[in-house]
Amino acid sequence: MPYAPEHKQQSRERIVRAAAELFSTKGFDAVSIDQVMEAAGLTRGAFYAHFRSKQELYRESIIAASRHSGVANVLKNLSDPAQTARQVINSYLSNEHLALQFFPCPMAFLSTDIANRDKGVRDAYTRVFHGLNNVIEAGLEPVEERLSGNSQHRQQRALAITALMVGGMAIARALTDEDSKAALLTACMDTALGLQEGDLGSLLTSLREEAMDA
Amino acid sequence: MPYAPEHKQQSRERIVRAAAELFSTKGFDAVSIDQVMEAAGLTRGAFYAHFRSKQELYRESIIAASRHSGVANVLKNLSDPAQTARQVINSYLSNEHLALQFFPCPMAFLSTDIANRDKGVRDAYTRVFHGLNNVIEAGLEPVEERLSGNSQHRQQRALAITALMVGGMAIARALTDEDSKAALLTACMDTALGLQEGDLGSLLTSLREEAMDA
DNA sequence: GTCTATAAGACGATAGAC
DNA sequence: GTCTATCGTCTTATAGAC
Repeated sequence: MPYAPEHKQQSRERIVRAAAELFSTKGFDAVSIDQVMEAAGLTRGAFYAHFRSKQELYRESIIAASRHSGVANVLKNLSDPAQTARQVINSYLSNEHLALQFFPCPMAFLSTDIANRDKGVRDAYTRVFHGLNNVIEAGLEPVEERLSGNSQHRQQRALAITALMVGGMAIARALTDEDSKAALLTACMDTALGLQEGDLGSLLTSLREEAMDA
Repeated sequence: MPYAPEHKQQSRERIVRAAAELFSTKGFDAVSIDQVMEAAGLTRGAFYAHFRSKQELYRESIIAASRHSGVANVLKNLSDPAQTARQVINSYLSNEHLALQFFPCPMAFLSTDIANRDKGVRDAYTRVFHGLNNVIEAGLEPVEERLSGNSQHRQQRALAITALMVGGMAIARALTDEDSKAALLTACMDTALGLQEGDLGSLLTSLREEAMDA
């Protein structure tokens, strides 16, 4: 028996890691099994001892990419939820993330790539989405209960922030105009941080009414 | 001379229209030249009498798709800029757009598909982006000059709204959970409309200060 | 200008040696 | 478990008839 029992799993992990890196930046179609296996230090033939199809690998890669991403790294440095959310927003919409060659967030880099694939792939994407959104929702600053503190508003704020992060980064990556990229990322970051702090439409309306009463 | 002089251009327009429709929903790689030409009522061989490459067609298709999209239709019904912007936000983040088989907005449906392509394609995408963003910016409700009326804030509001629309729709299309899709679209719509009305973080802060002074 | 035919290559997946 | 070799298919792009 020339192979140690854990050898196969090590190979598998190298394949998934290489795939996560390649798929995250290039997308599904632009990466061949050849390229993945070469990056993992193996040859094409060995692929099918680990996965039944390319899509099966893609599915696992999306989860793996999210675990290797900058968001995951922020979570490792334990701090209070609000501080964590601010850090996630800041690093997500940064120029560093925009230029990232290794393990950018698959949410922003693959969103439209996923829409037309099989349910397994889209389920994986959905899981990553909820993971990111939960971090944001847990880190919302509380606002005065009487104004907007109900849970529906919290959910809405979190979803809007997540969409701002993913949308801002996804668009910025496609633009050719450097000034527009920078302005877009800044605008999304400021707005997302404002929502995290609790600057809501309803809050504003309430304050307006207060001001008018006064 | 068996072909009328405008015959070639008519064929070309049919090709671009078919390509815009197919590319918008399926992306670049999933659509072959065969499919485009068949949809245009021609055969593969004729393609190269009109375009030098598939990417050249893609470039034109992005522009064409934006002209055929729902946003373009809203603009045709002339109304005041603010009302137009509200209509664009509402229809963009609707379930109808999510399910659209014909001419959805390429901004949301192709964003990650474009990031790794040649400059010509990305330039076309950048143009469409500015087109959409300009409609939003022109339709921002004015807010009191002393609070937040400077042009930088207007620009930021518009960019955030555009990112919310594109990001919300791009993510929603990839999700498998119907409830999450609906909640996401609603949250993005409400937040985008709030920004359009002028609910800004700085506005809030200013009002807070006013309230404290009073 | 459009057609059919085909070149030239890449890809996903399988078979069989070691 | 991993290798080399190969099958079958699909693709972009070109050549030449009409």
